[in-house]
Amino acid sequence: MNGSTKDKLAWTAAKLFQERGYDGVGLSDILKSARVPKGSLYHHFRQGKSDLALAAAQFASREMLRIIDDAFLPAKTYKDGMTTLFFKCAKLFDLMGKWNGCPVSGILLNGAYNPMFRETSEHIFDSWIERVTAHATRLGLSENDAKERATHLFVVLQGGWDLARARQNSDELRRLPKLLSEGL
Amino acid sequence: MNGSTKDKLAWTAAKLFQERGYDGVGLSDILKSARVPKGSLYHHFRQGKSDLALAAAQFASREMLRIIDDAFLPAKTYKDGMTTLFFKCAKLFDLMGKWNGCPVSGILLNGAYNPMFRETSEHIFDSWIERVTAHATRLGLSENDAKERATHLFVVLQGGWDLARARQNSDELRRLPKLLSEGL
DNA sequence: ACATCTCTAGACCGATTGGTCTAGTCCTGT
DNA sequence: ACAGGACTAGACCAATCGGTCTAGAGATGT
Repeated sequence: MNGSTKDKLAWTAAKLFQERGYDGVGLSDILKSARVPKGSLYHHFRQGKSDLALAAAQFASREMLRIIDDAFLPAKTYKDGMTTLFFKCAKLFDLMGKWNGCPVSGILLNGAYNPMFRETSEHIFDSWIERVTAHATRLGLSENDAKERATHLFVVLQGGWDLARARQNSDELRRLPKLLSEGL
Repeated sequence: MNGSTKDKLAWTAAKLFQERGYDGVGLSDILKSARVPKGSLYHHFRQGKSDLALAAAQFASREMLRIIDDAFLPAKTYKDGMTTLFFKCAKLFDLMGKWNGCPVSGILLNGAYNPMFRETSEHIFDSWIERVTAHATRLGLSENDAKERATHLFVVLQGGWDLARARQNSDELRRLPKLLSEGL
C-alpha cells in the first residue's frame, strides 16, 4: 500500500515533534520509532525533515479539525460546543502523557527560523478559527461575533495548554470555558 | 568584573533561545554571538548548556517581573494595569522582530524532555501570576478574584503571543484586554 | 618577586546530526 | 517470463553537536 509507510512516518513525526519540538527530535528517533529505513523517508519526503514536518503538521491539523467537529456538531449552543472542546482537549492532554505541546506550535513555531513553517502554522491556526467560526454562525451568532469568539477560543486554548503543560495538570484547561462564556 | 561575562552569556542565550528554542540553538551560536570562548562558558556554568538555559530563563523571568511592575505600579485600577501590560508586551514583541516566543516557554517548555526544566518553568509562571495577584489585591480585588484574574491574564497573554507570532502581527495582543475586562 | 586563584582561549573528542547514494526487493502491466 | 517503476534497506558522508582538557593570561595577596 502506498499511504501506509508515508502516513506512519507523518504520524510518528507528529507525535514526537509535539513532545520535543522540531529541533529536539532527530531523524533517527523518528525512523526508529516508526520502524522505517531512511531510504523510505527520503523517497516519500524529498526535502527530508522539513517536508516531513509540514506533513506531520497537516496530519495534526486534520485531527484537531475532527475534534472541533466532534465537539460542535452535537452542540445545541455555542457555549456547549466550546465547553465540550475544552474538555476534549483536556482529556487529550492527559492521554498524551501531559507533556505534549500544542500539535502545531510544537512542530512549526518551534525550532529553526523558517518562513515556510511560519506561514503554514498561520494557515493552520486560521483554518481552526474558521471552522469554529462556521459552527458559531450555524449556532446563531452574528458573523462578527462568531469570528471574535472563535479567535478568543484559540487564544485561551493555546495559553491554557501551555499552562497545563508547565503544571502537568489539565485542571486549568477545564476551568477556562467559564472565562469565555461568562467573562469577568 | 565577575558578572560581566557570565551575564553576557545568560543574556545572549536568553535572546537566542527565545528565537529558536533550546534545541534550535547550538553552543557555538551562543559563543559566537556573545564573543566568549567555550572555556568561559564551562567555567561559569559547570553543567554546560542546561545550566545556561536555567540562568537565561531566570534572566528573562526577572525582566518580565519588571514589565509587570512597570505596568501595574502607576495604574489606578486593575483594568488599567492589565491593559498597559498587554500593550507593553505587544510593543516588546514588535521590537524583538516579531519572531520571539514567550521568554520562558521558548526556553524551558521547549526542547528535550527534562524534569528540571519543566519544574523551573512552572515556578516562573507561578511567580508571574503571584506578582499580578499582589498588584490586583493592592488595587482592591478580593484575594480569590485576584488570583483567578491573574491566571486568566497569563493564559490569554501566552495564547495571544503565540497567535501574534504565527501571524507576525501584534494587533491581536492589543485587542485582548477587552476580552479580559468585558468578557463576552 | 612569587605563588595562587580566577578566568580566558581554543584545540580536540566521540557521538549524533541531516542528507546522499547504491543495491536490492517487491509489485504491476504486458 | 520479464521489464520497469515504486519502494525498502542501510552503509556512508561531512558537518555539527555538547562536552573535556590543557595552556596561559590577568589579577591579587603576601
